[in-house]
Amino acid sequence: MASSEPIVPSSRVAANHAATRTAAGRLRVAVPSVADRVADELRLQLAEGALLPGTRLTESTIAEDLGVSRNTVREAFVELASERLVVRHPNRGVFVASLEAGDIHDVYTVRRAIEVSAMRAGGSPENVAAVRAAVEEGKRAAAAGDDEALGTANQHFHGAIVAMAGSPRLNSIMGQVLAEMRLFFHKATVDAQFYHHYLKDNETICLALESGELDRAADLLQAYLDRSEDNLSEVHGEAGTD
Amino acid sequence: MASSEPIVPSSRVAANHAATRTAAGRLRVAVPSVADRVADELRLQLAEGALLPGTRLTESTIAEDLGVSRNTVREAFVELASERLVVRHPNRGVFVASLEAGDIHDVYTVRRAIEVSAMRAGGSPENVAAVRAAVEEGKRAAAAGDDEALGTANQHFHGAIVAMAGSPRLNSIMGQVLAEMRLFFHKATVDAQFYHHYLKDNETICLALESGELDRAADLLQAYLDRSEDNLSEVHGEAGTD
DNA sequence: ATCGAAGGATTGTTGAACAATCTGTAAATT
DNA sequence: AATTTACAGATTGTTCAACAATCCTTCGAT
Repeated sequence: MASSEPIVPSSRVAANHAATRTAAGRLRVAVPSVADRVADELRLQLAEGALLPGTRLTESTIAEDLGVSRNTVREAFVELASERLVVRHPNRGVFVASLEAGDIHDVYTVRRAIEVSAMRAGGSPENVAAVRAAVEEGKRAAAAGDDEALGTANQHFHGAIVAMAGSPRLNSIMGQVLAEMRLFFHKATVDAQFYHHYLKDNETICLALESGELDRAADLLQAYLDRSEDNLSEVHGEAGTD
Repeated sequence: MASSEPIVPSSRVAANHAATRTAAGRLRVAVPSVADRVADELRLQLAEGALLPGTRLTESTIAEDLGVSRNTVREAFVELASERLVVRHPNRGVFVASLEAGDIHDVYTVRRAIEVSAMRAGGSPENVAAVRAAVEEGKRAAAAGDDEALGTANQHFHGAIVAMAGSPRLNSIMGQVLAEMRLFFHKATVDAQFYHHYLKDNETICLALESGELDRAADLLQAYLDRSEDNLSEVHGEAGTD
């Protein structure tokens, strides 16, 4: 189930390469710890759908698979739990998180707050260009019939919107929220129609943004998110087979 | 510096008493793990100002002080780092986080997004009553000349605003942000005037909320946060003695 | 069928060990 | 004198092994 490589590579996922500054002022690139690489590897497998919601993650198994100690796996679990990607049940183990109906609403509440706020504040020309780029990326993916890429492009679109605020904390929150949603998509196997439906909306919102009509763009975005939540809630009703 | 009690009590801070459900459906109250209690204890000391920003937290020292093993302290550190209350410098140690000028702006960006959004959506009568209660709590504290309580009341006020959204995730984000700000206040020793100045604003905002003028209340809140950020940035300029 | 008592498995936590890395100091060099 | 180098001490990063506590399952008794 997990990779059989003895040691986890350190560059597959965009890691938090925190650059520190030593006492003398020399710049020092922080090498990711083993625990971080384990967390990265698990995050990757979660994003790819290799580990589906509800799956149990046994410490010893993962430790062996990745060739690290149990304690190290444990540290990674604490981190992933704080990102809500896994849930820790005391004395029972950790499980891949699974979004319930209430969670979907909650996630969208966060997205509405963050995305709409970022949109209302607008961003630099470069930021706006990044939003446009994500829209075009989506069009290309749709033309090529690549549904996987279409979903990715959509996430880029919303990520670019939040990035306009230029806030590391908002970016990180948004990243976590999108990671949570990815988890859900793999469980529910949302069909491609889901994304195609929103291609035009993205274009419209982007146009409003580019013409400086921030309030209108924000309202459109809000409506978009409301509709998106409704759609996903329906999907959830069908998917909840447990 | 740290408590000399051999074991950390488990009830001093509002812990995440995650209630699990066993296979048979029986409800099970999760007893906080030692690592969680260590994290709670450190959170408490950080909130109380017993550990000032920049302070180094040595693993072995804390392990001895609290009578737990280094590995357990380590787990607590991972958690606190994910909340940005401490910063981990690889191979150098963990330090109590310290808000720089950019961080203050960033924190307020998050607050604007979350609080204003919650205010625009409004809340149930109970939620509004909680906001009112926080306002009155602040008045009482001011009348009693208790500056500490005044600051707490102010945080309750903003916490209650976010709570209107009824979103666990937003509440948790807001909790973290407020914890970060508490850290800053202890370093900068903001004077009492800072809070007194905002007593009237809280009242005004609360009135607008109670009369159902959500958009106006949201605008007032936004202006409030802008001003608050400016004030704090000034304070930061004076406080940054390093 | 319900209940309770083993048994096995997994987690929670500890303690010790060791390599890697950092910090500060003292010696050596220019 | 200033800079570099070398070294020793301390702390972190990680592993390993052990054991108690807890959970889940199975088996047996009622």
